Amino acid sequence: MADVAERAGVSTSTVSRTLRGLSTVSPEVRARVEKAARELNFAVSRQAASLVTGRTGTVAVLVPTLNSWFMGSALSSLAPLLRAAGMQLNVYEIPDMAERTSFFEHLPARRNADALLVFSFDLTDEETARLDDLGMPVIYVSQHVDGRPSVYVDDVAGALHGTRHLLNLGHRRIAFVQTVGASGFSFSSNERLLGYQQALTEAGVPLDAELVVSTSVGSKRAAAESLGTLLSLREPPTAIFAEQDEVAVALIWNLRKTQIPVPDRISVLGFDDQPLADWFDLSTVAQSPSDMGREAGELALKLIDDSGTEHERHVVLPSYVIPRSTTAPVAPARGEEDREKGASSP
Amino acid sequence: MADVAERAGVSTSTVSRTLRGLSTVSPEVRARVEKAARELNFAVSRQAASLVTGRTGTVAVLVPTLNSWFMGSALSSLAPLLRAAGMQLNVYEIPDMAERTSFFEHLPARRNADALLVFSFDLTDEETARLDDLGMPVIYVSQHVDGRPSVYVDDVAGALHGTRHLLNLGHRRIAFVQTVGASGFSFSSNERLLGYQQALTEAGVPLDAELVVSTSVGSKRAAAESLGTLLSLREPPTAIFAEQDEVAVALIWNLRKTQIPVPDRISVLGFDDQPLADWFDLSTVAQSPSDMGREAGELALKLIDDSGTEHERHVVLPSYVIPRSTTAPVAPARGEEDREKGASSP
DNA sequence: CGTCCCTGTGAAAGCGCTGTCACAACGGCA
DNA sequence: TGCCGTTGTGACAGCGCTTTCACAGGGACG
Repeated sequence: MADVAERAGVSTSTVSRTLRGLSTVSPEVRARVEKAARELNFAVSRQAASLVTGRTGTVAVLVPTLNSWFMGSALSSLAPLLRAAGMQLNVYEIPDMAERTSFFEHLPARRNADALLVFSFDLTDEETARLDDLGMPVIYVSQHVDGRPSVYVDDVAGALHGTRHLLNLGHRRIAFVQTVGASGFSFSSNERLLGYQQALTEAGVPLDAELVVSTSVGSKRAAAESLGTLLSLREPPTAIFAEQDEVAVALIWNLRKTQIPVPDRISVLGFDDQPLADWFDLSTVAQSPSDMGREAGELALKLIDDSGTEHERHVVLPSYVIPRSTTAPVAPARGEEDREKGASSP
Repeated sequence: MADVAERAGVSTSTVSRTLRGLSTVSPEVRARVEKAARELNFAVSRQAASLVTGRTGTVAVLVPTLNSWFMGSALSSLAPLLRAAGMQLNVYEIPDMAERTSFFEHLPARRNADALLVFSFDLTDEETARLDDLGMPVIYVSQHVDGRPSVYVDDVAGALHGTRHLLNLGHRRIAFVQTVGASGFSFSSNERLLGYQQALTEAGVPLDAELVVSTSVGSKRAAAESLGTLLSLREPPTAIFAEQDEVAVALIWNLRKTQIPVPDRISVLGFDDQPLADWFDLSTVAQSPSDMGREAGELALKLIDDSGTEHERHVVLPSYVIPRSTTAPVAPARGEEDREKGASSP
């Protein structure tokens, strides 16, 4: 910066003022400084600037993975927004428990960012507490924490509506396939199960624990097992609500292989509306991670700007049922046909 | 840091030494300092540290998008590697040309990172030149630039092998479907076309410009148009090599809709081996972006460590043909049957 | 015509660290 | 016993900026 000052024949104070766009610089001097800066290829060192201002010009995000449709979409809308605000984006990917412990022990984000966005983690109370005295705004994304700024989709309502859709099609035996082991996402998982149960209860359909099974994501084999469990019940389901599109597609894949027609025999409903759903023409409950990323980014910028006032804002995003070709009105089950026959011939 | 020093009853110098793990600190003092630091929840400010050391402890990556299988995989292997090395990851997502120009004008990464990884861009000479005098190591990933460190998959060889696979199955009319408009990736695009052409040439099959068509990615409709062009040629292809799995799947989707059996009537080969390929049991040429991310990260760390020596390393990663169910030996075309018939009945 | 205020600029302090240098303490060796 | 090398620690300068404060130079106003 001293070089620029010399070249422009001014003091470093003036260079600093010019480069930050302060108005107290005369047009001619401004022009000279800008010219000099351009010629010298000069860029302000954020390190040095933040040392004195106390602001780092950086937003940190804590994510369980970068390799998913969900995180990709969210970050893809978050990043340009931050860039437009002159902020840098710092990514901490914490895939496993070991790294996670280490992260919360050292909190490397402390003092190295102006705000932290925590995506999709199931934080312990202790972890939340540690984030609290981090000395910077923390925003919880895709999860809600009481008393802290949060941005999330209403998973309960989403699952409620999805289940209602199936109920409205006449289904009564509706299975719910949970996903386990997707580290960082079990928050949504519980909420979705809750919505499913609420819908059944409000419709007067008794909950049947047998109809709720777990599977691990990304495995056709695991899906086959879950499917087998459901298909070998005394009273198998006529519809399956999968907590994630990927699982729904795996179920459909296995059903087709078994020649069980979807949706004629069994309806399948997913949750997420990721691209895969479109490829398989899957009925699903849509959420928009890119909206979430944008909302989270805007909230972060807001909190950074007026860190004085107490923001305790919760942004709740909607979800929508997208009916496609994998859900259909319930077909009379074989069992029922039998019973009818039996009843009409005494 | 002054607080920690006071609490531990030592000077800030000693605290600094302790926290950086230098050996010249006695065990007892070390313990005292670490305890104090823990109690005060202290984390060193990278800003201040980098101001004096000149190293930022940050690696910047320039990516065209964050919302793709490719970038997700690559960053997912890059991020933990950097974290393990105590480095932060700074992401610049440059989706469009406007942002790109702005990025290269201001080069915000200058002095704010120790190395820059440039993913999948088709840089102009001027842009490359600007990166050159950035004052930090620049590594080109998923592209190769002469004289600069690069990490990339051998797309030419991949396409060559893929095309050979089709040739070996007896296909002679092999179409190539290019992808346009995927900003930041046309580098691979050209290389893949080249490999396709090489394979045909080496097999003595004449190149036919009609068999090379373009489509835009992510659109079933666009794929349908390309397909239509190929199916309405005087001599339509018996195999289609798509530059990307996503396009290949879109082609298959349209072919199935049209009741043209794959691979019985037309073989389809993709490139990438992304998860979608597995879902559709698509034959494809596999590449590993996660390997690429890892290699790029390791190279970056190496270059940061010994910035003195001139590294001009190129890391070339392999690709493999993965035959699945969408490629099969060529079936006698209707045209040939006719001709045979015609030839045998003069 | 003198005073006051406003505008634009420079000098200098200091942000939180690191790294050099000096120095105290101690043990080994002559 | 005196000297020297070794080890551990503290004082302090300075990294590249921002920001306060002081101040010069003009107009406006009484």
